[in-house]
Amino acid sequence: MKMIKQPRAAGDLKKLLSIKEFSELSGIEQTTLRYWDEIGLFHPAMRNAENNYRCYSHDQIILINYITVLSGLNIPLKTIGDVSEVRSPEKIMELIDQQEIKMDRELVRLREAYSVMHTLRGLIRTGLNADESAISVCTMEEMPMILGQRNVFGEEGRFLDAFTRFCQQAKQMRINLSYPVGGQFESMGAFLQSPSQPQHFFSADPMGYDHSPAGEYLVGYQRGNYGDMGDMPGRLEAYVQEHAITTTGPVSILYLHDEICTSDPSKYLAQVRVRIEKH
Amino acid sequence: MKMIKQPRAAGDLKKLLSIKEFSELSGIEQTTLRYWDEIGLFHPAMRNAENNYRCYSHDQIILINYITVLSGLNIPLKTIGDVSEVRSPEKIMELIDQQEIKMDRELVRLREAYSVMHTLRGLIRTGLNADESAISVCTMEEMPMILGQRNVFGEEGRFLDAFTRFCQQAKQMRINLSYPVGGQFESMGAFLQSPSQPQHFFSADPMGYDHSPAGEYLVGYQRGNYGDMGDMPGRLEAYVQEHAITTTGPVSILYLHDEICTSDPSKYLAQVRVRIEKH
DNA sequence: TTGCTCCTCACGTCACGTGAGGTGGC
DNA sequence: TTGCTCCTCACGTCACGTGAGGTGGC
Repeated sequence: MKMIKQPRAAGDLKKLLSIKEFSELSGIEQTTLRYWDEIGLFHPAMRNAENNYRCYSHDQIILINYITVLSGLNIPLKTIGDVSEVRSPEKIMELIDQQEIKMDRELVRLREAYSVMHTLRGLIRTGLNADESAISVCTMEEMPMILGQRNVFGEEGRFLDAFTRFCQQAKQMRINLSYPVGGQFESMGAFLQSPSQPQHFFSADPMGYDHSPAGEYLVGYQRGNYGDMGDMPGRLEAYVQEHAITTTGPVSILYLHDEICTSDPSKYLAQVRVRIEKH
Repeated sequence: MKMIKQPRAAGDLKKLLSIKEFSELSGIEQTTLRYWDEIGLFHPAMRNAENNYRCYSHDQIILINYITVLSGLNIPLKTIGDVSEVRSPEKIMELIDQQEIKMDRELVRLREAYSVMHTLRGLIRTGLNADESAISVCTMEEMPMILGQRNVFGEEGRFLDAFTRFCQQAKQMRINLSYPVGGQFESMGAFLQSPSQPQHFFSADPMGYDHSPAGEYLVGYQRGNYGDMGDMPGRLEAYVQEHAITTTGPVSILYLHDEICTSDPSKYLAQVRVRIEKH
């Protein structure tokens, strides 16, 4: 082991390196170097005959670079090893082109995750800041969404029944249900009449091709499970009469806090909104 | 097993679902449902007492949604399970905020990989299209790069020696060596005098703060290992004299094909460029 | 004896995927 | 008997990380 113990001039390149030294030179962990040796991807230049220690040469850093560049593109070590002996500019171009497809998929997935994250955070925060007891008039921004098909409620008229159908539609139409969902009633009248039977469900997808337009809205909040509007219809009706407000267009119910936020459905928090005409 | 064999009305929500049915409803693979059961993340509503089959209820789709949304943000199943019973809007906000940091890191890594990939592909393609035998005058675009410190060549003046030092510098200065590298000579004279001893090495990082400016260049190509310029100095000098060209500024040597492309160093392909004054 | 560097072997990680071998009712 | 659905158990995947137990020279 004199090879290791002797102090060495900086330019003394003919000497071999211990695994520790080579690890420091290359920036690759010792365990990783041993693993690459084991799977046959990258062997040390030689083994010390006495103690079986791994010995690396300086110029092996070149092959390390080949490996780290390609594995930095998330190409599997198996492929890197297979290509290693027969590599050519054409082959590497081909490999890169294949890899780009996988990277594109990764990027799309990551962007989707970001989008879900931001939407989720925005709605949860809105819910935390909401004054639940009050109904008020607010200026709202446009809310993008994807509307599902018109619901058909059977005799029992169960909410979960229609909702399940919406989920299945969504799967077929590739609607992303990771965004919070809501229900839409075609008018105030429809909402007051059967407040647990929206004409449509929707997903609050920020890239949705449907939307609720920007403008002046009557807004209220209601706690309770999906389809359970509690005393919201009464509160809404009273407010409208008291303030002589005329509502127009659909009533939208968006769940700001849902099963993502709490395991107790009675704590779900819905935002109810309907446009008003200037008064 | 009448539960499975009986045909069922669409709205028959009180019945339980087999693992196959629930898998189709939820879009989660059967093996995944079994795995989630095993690790205690998500159990079926009950087991059939006779045959121990898993039975799921329709409303379990709600909990599935909680799990898939969070795992879609790459949150580990362990965390999702731990948080599940105590979740609240505040807790989920916290979780999302933590996760964003990890996603940011992922995104940075992915962008880096894209950048390396595009640079690599561009240079390899340039190499494939190059006319190796000819020296010519071309209009070149600006080439961004990161220059290393000035090289000191010892008595032996070995190329690999200086290059190793550059790699170590790079590690300290967080220069990304996944991009192809090259050498720069301070002038044509310096190149002709010692064509294997560049004053600087550089990394062809497209975000580099140094650059070789756009303009008219004398360009040639040379095969051979790092530091081996073959007859390039002679060819270059001859061309300059024959065409009465005046060169100016540094000579840059960029390896278009290197160890990434081939295991045979004698096949490395370098592009040599030096600016010319209008003639 | 202590400290340091190296070795091999085995097991853990994470979220499943893939058989193998068996059951139960038509 | 065949086909279908379900079960459990065990092992494989991928690229390492983490000990455990031992060596060899100062």
